[in-house]
Amino acid sequence: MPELAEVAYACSLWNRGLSRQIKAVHVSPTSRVFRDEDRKRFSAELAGKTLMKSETHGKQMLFTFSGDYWLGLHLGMTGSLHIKEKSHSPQKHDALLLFQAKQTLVFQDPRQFGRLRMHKGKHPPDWWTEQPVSMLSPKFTIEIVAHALNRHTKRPLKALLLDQRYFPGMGNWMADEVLWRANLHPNCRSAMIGPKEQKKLFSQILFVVHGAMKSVGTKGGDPPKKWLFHQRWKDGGTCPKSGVTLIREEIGGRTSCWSPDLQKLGE
DNA sequence: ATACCTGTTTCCCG
DNA sequence: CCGGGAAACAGGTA
Repeated sequence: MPELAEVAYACSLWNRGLSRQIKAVHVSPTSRVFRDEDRKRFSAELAGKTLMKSETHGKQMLFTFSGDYWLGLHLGMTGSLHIKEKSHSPQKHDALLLFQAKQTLVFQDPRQFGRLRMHKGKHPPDWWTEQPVSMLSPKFTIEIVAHALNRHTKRPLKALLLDQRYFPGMGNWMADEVLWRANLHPNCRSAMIGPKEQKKLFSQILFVVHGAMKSVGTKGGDPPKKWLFHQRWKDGGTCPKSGVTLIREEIGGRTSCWSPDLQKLGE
């Protein structure tokens, strides 16, 4: 269930393994999550190291190990992290198992859209340090939103919000939640947006991102009750504000959900 | 059996 | 070279 806040929560699940040594490593011989990496590196280089630190940036995770080793992890669509007993035996979709003295850190991913990377060096890898400004950072300003809008005037807002170069960590449900709160139609183009809507879009991004972190990000589970989140998956879901039946349709390549009376497409 | 899916990458088009 | 959109990736679930 991987968007910004869910990724943060998933990452924290491995924190029980912090300051503990990796006794042994199991690597799936077939899972696609290793992509172009040499999967032998993961077992050869992580065995014997200690997990020192975990952090997230958008949907990306970085785990720091002793000896200047770094593990990058992306959950893709169906990836998840778990803690299992120390004698956990590899299951069908287990991509990476890190065995510790008292427990096993598990990364599983049935659809294998996730991704693992290894890095060795004194400093974090480029693919980590060169990420766009986090939406949780004070440096994430309305100028970033304005820049994205100005640069992609013909893209539906929904597709733009999902662009990780500007909004790292934004996923399908968060984008719908933001647009619903900003009263903007997902198929609206940025060319049609004035400064007032821009401001609204920016402030609702902050609201949703921080609200999601406070709920989902720290406790897991679902966002607050009145959020669109709880209505957007089912046919016949209703708008939490107005009560009308929500519309679901593919926009920007993804199923989108919006309230037809609150989010109008201006002519 | 069919359709659908909280994501990214690649390919193709204008 | 670009911006934008569709397809591909793969398997579980309803």
